[in-house]
Amino acid sequence: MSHFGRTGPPDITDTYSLLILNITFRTTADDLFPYFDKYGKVVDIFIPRNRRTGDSRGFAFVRYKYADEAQKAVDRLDGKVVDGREITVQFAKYGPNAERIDKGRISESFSKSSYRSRSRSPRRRYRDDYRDRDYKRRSRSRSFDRYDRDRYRGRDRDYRRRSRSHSRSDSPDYYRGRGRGRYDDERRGRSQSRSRSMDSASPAQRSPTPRRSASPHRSPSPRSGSPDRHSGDRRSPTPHGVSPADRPADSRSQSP
DNA sequence: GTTGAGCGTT
Repeated sequence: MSHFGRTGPPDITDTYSLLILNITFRTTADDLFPYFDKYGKVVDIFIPRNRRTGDSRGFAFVRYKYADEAQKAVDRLDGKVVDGREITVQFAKYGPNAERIDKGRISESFSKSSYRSRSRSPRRRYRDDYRDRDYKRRSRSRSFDRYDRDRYRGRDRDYRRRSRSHSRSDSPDYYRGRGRGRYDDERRGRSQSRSRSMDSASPAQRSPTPRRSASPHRSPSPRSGSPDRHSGDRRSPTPHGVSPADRPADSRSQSP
């Protein structure tokens, strides 16, 4: 059974869900199966992962058919070292639909009747949130920090370069309005007012006002040394290119 | 290649 959770929720009726925390990011359902299967009838194992990257989020759900077996698994596997990490096994407090469940027991009654029992507790679902609290207290500039290391992490520098040569298809704006699921909904909702100021400031720095300078901080200045010579020769960095003709974009205001 | 509080998909 290697397709746990891939075919969707099988039969969640009268099953007992266990929440497995602290598992490694590479632990799969197959890895957990032998551990939990030893203590009872495992109906299904599901490991939520990031839809964009497909990475494990660090926890899993194991559904047992009987409560006593689930309880035993909690007692026996809680604190067990799996894949080199101590896992935490406990009964799930919420159901697949985020409804509150009792002792990890899932039944149709709970899925329909007690559904509205919750929705009052906006729990966090993403690591962005837990990190957010850390970055929140130190500075409010986390608005962009979060994007840098959470959404793009180290790849942001890539999309920046590529977006120039390729097209807007690689720009973050494209993703935000295209292939974004409900995950980004919540984060986008609260940054709505803030994102506006960011959107108008970010592109304003790179696109308009090109007359400022080509690269003020880079300043090739090849005269000091001669590292660019071999590459500069073929590029013919002749000063004649500095003429106004080089900047047609300045036609709107080249001499204020 | 990294990370580490928490509650889930066809």
